[in-house]
Amino acid sequence: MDPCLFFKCLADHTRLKSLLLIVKTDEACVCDLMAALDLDQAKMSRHLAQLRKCSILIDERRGKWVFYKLHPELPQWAHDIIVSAAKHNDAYFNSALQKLITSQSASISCR
Amino acid sequence: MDPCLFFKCLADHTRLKSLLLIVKTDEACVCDLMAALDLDQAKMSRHLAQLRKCSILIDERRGKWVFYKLHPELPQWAHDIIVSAAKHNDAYFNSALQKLITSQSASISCR
DNA sequence: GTAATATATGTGTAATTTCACATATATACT
DNA sequence: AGTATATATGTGAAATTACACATATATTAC
Repeated sequence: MDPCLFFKCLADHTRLKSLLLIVKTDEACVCDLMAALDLDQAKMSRHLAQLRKCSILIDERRGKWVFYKLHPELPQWAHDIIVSAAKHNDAYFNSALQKLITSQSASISCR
Repeated sequence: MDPCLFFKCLADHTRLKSLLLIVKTDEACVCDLMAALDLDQAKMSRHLAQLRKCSILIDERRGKWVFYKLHPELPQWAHDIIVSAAKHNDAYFNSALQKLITSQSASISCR
């Protein structure tokens, strides 16, 4: 994992927030992330694809839905950085996190 | 400190390596960094200016030279991320670090 | 098979970032 | 004051990245 490439992946609001949301909730499907971040489908998918190509996330299809979670072989240092960023930047993504949790539990968007 | 802005600063080879070098050596002057990273003066100065504007580094002039070090009020989480990146990516910047140490101690470039 | 839903990607354009070269500023030395 | 050294920045061009819209694919339901 090239560290510069890794940081490039975190250097965008959509990707960074997606990562922080996913690390907080373990996994999330595309439609719930779209709802939480208020993004159109193509934009959401494009950024998730980039994180997947860089081996930061893995995807797993379950029926119609695709769920993303942290790559199990993400280097520890990279994992720790994402966790630490999530832990200390609550205000940055808390409102999106609330929307995500609501969406996930209340079956608003996809389930 | 906006986390996305912070990661943007790390998302470039010149800036990332400069930060890793500075965190390893406490401080460095522009000319030693130029030598270590084999960069022209304008490019080096431009990237350091960006890190300064984002309050990741501070500069201190001593005579003809300007030394850069980590900003003393850098948030702890941000500081830890830089330290951790330095600790676990030796191969990424070790050759530059050797050049920097040589340059700093052997007075090759500026002193 | 057809329709509907969820997700991915091709492609041209717009926005952003980086670079190169020139020039400016600050300090030291004589 | 004049010159040399170290660093910073203005500016236009080149490269990269993000976006929007259209279209493609996968799965499910009928």
